[in-house]
Amino acid sequence: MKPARPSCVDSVSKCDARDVEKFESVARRRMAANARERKRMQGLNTAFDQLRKVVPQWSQDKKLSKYETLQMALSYIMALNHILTDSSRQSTPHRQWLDLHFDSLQADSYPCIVRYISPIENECMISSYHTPK
DNA sequence: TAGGCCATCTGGTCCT
DNA sequence: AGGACCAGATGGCCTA
Repeated sequence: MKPARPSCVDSVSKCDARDVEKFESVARRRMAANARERKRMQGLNTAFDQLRKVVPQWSQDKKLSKYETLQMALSYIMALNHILTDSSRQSTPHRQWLDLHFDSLQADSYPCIVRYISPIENECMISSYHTPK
């Protein structure tokens, strides 16, 4: 919605210079606000893109929606937390295995998180994630 | 064509 | 007064 034009603008003779000035000021501020909002949303989208890079993807060719990205991030954080919590209680060989592989826990190296939880358990945690509506 | 997702505009509210 | 943030409205694009 554009700022309301003062009625006088269309009839030049009656137009008060202050009205025009005010109208132009409002229009300028609205445009500036729009530009700021675009920039803010672009920043938000950049943050979403960065987040997409560090959470597991369903597939390489289709990117997660914003909602899916947040859901995946939540699940992923909980899964990592589970790994850390569990590893502190695991037997020494498992802990050593985790320590050895922990550096591998980078964004592009886990199509399935659970592979790093245990090479013995073959179930994929991702499959138990909530499917977004 | 309907539904999902997204970008953009806009007005309201809060804060500095 | 002006900026940041938010939510609602709207229209475009894409896919099943």
